[in-house]
Amino acid sequence: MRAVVEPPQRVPARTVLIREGEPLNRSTLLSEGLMGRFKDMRDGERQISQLHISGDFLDLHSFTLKSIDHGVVALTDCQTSWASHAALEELTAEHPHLGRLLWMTTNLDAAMHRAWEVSLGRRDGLSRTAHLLCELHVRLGVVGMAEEDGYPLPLIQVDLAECLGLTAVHMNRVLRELRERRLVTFRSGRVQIHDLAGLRWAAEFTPGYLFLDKKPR
Amino acid sequence: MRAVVEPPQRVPARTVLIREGEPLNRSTLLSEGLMGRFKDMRDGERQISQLHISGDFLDLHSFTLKSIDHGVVALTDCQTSWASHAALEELTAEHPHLGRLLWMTTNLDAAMHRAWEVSLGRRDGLSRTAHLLCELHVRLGVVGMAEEDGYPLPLIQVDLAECLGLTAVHMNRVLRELRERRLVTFRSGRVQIHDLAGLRWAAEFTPGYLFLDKKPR
DNA sequence: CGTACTATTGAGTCCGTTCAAACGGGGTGG
DNA sequence: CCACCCCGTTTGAACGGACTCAATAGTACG
Repeated sequence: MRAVVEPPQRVPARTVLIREGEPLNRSTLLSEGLMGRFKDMRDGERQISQLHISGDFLDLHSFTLKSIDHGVVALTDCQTSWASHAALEELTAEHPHLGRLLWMTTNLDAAMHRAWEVSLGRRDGLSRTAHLLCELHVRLGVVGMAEEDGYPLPLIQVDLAECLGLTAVHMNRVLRELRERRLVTFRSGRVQIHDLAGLRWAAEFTPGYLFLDKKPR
Repeated sequence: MRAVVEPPQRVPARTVLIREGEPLNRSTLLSEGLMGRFKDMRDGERQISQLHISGDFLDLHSFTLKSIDHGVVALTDCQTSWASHAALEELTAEHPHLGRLLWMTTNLDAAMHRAWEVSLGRRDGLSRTAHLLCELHVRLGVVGMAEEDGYPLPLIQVDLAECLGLTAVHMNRVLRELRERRLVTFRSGRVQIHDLAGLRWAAEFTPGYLFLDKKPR
């Protein structure tokens, strides 16, 4: 893999890295920071459909689709490297197993999308927020960026609201309730988990959809 | 492809074909009927995260993930055939281009998931319903199962509600309003489009995410 | 020390839910 | 052939979660 990846580049927070509809002949690997895939609505509202953390391929699906149906924005200062589709094509031709591994990571993306759909469709604000915080706890844990009782999360409440299909105002009230119920506190860029079992119960969270046993690390 | 696919089988309506967590060593192709991927909640509510139509691979992602994080249910009488993962592995090894094509179809699934997330997160019931009906219009059109002004859709209102994160009661009211606004009528298993442009406007629908120019048909 | 975000809180409104009941059509058994 | 029943649809009324609008605190930074 290393052979096909170009040197890393810095991306300042709040930069839109990729715009909707843009044709792409390369895929980008996120090595540091948080990014989000989003779509903006007519009325100015934004829905983030996925959060990416260190180690994620941002737009590997463009390897087969050659363009992208949504924007990608850096939510914090980030570091990225890219690999051209041509290089990936060579690489996967030579190492079919690696190709399936990359394919798998895009399938993991889809699994997370499905979990978010369930949240957005059937959970209320509290449970939905709890679910996202549980997911990030596990995902960041896999890459050594979370402890048992919490993790850094340098986002603002608006970012979370845009992930969760809520308004910023309501996001604030939900976070207050999670705090008051002594489940979890999100404050100054950190998630502090008070009661992991309780949080997971409230979220109806089961990590099966993250396929942890198969995560290539 | 034909060489690796086993003979078709009938699946009666309302059968759960695959249960959550089930290990899989084969993938299923849907040749007739409508199926849905779903997750059931503690309280008995169900969220359908994707609808599948004729020609879709139901669980191609299990080729790389080897199990499945959600159930699959037949919403109508269906016909399916399956291909073992071993056979697919051989096939894609021999024809790398075909492998990328299959990879692409899973990426299309993810793109549809993202579009649904946007709907569930940021559109109200009316617009969300309109969006689903637009999506199906296009997708069924690609396989020759829709006309300009409508298409058969043998679902009940509860099914739509489960796709859209609504209750059956509210689904009914939304459908009434779509009818009264002379946008679209869903009745006795058929979607009749009165005003396609108006419907798409209400849904804020753009078919870009379906990558029609790349659809392998 | 101002300026611009970000977070927080209150009051009123609305979309969607819950609970409940009635309606309609198609199948089935007497 | 009709009575009945089941399933799906439709409608009403009351409730509640989330939104809108608006104002006030913090907080970071130049």
